[in-house]
Amino acid sequence: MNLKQLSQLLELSQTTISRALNGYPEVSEQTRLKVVEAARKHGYNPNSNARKLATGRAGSIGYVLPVGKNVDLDPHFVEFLSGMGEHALSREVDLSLTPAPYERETEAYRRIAASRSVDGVYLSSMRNDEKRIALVRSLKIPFLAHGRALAPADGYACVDIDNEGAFHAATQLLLQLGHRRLAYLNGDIDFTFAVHRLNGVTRALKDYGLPAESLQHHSAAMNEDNGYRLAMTLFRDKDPSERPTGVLSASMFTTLGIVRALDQLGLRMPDDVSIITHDDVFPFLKPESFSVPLTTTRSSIRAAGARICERLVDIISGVETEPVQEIWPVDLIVRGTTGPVPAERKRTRGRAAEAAE
Amino acid sequence: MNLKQLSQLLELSQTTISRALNGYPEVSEQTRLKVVEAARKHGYNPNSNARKLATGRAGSIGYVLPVGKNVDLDPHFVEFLSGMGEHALSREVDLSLTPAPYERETEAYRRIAASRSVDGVYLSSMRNDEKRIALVRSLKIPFLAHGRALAPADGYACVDIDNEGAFHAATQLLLQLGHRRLAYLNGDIDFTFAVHRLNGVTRALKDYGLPAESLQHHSAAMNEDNGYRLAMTLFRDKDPSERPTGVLSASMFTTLGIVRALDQLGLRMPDDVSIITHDDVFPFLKPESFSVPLTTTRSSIRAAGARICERLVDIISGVETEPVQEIWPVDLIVRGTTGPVPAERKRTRGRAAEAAE
DNA sequence: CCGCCGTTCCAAAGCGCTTTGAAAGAACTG
DNA sequence: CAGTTCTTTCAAAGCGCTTTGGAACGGCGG
Repeated sequence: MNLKQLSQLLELSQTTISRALNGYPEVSEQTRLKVVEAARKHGYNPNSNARKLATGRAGSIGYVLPVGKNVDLDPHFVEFLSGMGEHALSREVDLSLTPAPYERETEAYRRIAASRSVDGVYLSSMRNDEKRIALVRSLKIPFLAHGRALAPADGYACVDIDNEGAFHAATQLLLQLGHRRLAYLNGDIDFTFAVHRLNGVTRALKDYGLPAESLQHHSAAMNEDNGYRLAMTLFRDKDPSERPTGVLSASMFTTLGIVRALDQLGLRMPDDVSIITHDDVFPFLKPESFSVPLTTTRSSIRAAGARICERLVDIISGVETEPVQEIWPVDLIVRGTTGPVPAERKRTRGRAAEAAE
Repeated sequence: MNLKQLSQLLELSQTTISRALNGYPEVSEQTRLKVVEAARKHGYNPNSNARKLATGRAGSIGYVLPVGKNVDLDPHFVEFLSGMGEHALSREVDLSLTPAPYERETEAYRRIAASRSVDGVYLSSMRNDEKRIALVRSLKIPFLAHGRALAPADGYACVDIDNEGAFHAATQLLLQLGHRRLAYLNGDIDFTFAVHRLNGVTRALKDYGLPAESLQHHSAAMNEDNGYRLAMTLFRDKDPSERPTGVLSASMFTTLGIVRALDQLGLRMPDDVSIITHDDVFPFLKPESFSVPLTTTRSSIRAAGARICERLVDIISGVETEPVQEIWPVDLIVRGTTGPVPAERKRTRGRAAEAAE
């Protein structure tokens, strides 16, 4: 059933039908009702490709999906997608994923731009050497970034969380609790979020007048394996006086590994080690679901997905004109993995310090 | 730059250009080269909407994404997507996600069909009361199912893993190791995979002449929470002679919770309890990444994604005509969480049995 | 009764591509 | 050299919708 057939059926012109269905005012309410009714009854749906061609609008937002043999999509992506989906539903847009290996990303964006298959794209996993912003801008694709580039904000639209503030607050809490030897198991430092977070940590240290060496920083993909491996190098066969007492972790998966290592080494939280983890809110693995409930910095990635969809639709439709940089605050939620620095060590160091004086 | 402009530039007809670029034989190799070269140089890409309208093909495969406030997308979906993406890339198709709440799923498929926005769809998370197969068939949308319906295979194409065989083998192993009191923490039994798996377990019990009561079966969403909660009800405050010695778990997240519960109760694997878990192969959480490496039934969901994309493209293009039901075998991989049934209990029961005789 | 205006509808011209059917030219064949 | 075939190119007709620029109609004031 297409427009022509329906128009013949109703003995009206295609124009009128089209207008009636799309809510234009030049149609009497009476005929509109008749048309809508008939369309529903005969199951008429405009052919989306024809409509796209005629209007120039695609009715969908795009994402270049990184693929490759060794590319692991972040599991949080599924949550992000849920969030986008929820909002996309209410605005009647689809999500279009264009797979592309990292090396051929540029090509993918060019194709998207030339073929006009989507109305706008969102960018995520921003890197330090981010080239996509300039690219999509030059291609004139409306876009919205999830996260920020490192370079000073030259007026692109984005939604990001306050990674620096979050890790500053987390570090500050550890310092307030008396911890002085800290470790940070960061994500891949090629990504800006990892840089921002590290900045937050170092700034807090500086606030306390502590030297950079008081932090052991490791950067790696955020999975269980790396958490375990790095925690092992930090704690195994280490004298209590040299191992960290406070650990910051970039993701729950990393922490899963850290906890396994600590268990294995017989170290307890928070008695021997305090841990603060960033939590993107992942319903399959919650911070409460640990032997000791995790103290976390928390920000829902699902909510970010919904918001990004909302704003991107606004950007596309021209409702949002100024490129605003929206930075969300992050909650610091204290649960069981944070506590005062181990007493004996404090005393030991106290004595040593006194003796030195 | 569109076709018309390019044709004027080259002083060739639009027909020739179109044919040259699409590899039709009616164009001399010489002009083809010239055309391809010029297209590349001027960055010409056919407008995808116009092409879709003209050909009737969308160049993308669709999926109705379940959304809703309380709908948690399976985290494995991201792996599945990676797999699809990898293959989609090589076939130059996009993935189109149409979000829809469960109650309005039917409507979403109707819209997809009427608007011809995708060439085919894949269905996943098959339910016992599956209506989608009949629906998409009546809508004449080419489709491929990931998983099977319960009803006898009435000739639809699918890719599934041998869930029954996998859990039969897993159960058999536990039985061979002497376990007689088993528990199965299953996924939501509304889904067919959960039914198939349960069938595998009960069949193995029957093979051994054991009564149905020897299995404690629980069905719930496969997350950490439920794993912990259910394991607690199974093991806490239970006499060793009545609690299960062998546990089957439907997912790694569930097992995460089981392990936490066992740890907390001071029960050891495999000395007190043997566990076999199904592993979809999730790079962020591996079976080796547990305090005791998990014995698992394993099947890569990423590989399934790639295969489904491959076959769906074949189905759409008419290469695959017969609706084949492709069932993949599942590996049973023994690691550290399986061992013989605890000796004392065996003896106890042995004595009791002897006494009874 | 005529001219004017607002309402309601329509014919036709795109949107940018693919594809059909035909024509022009080149290359054989007898 | 005419007749036939093959190769290469093209003009034009869609694909199914939106949208522009009128046209037809009825109600109104003069």
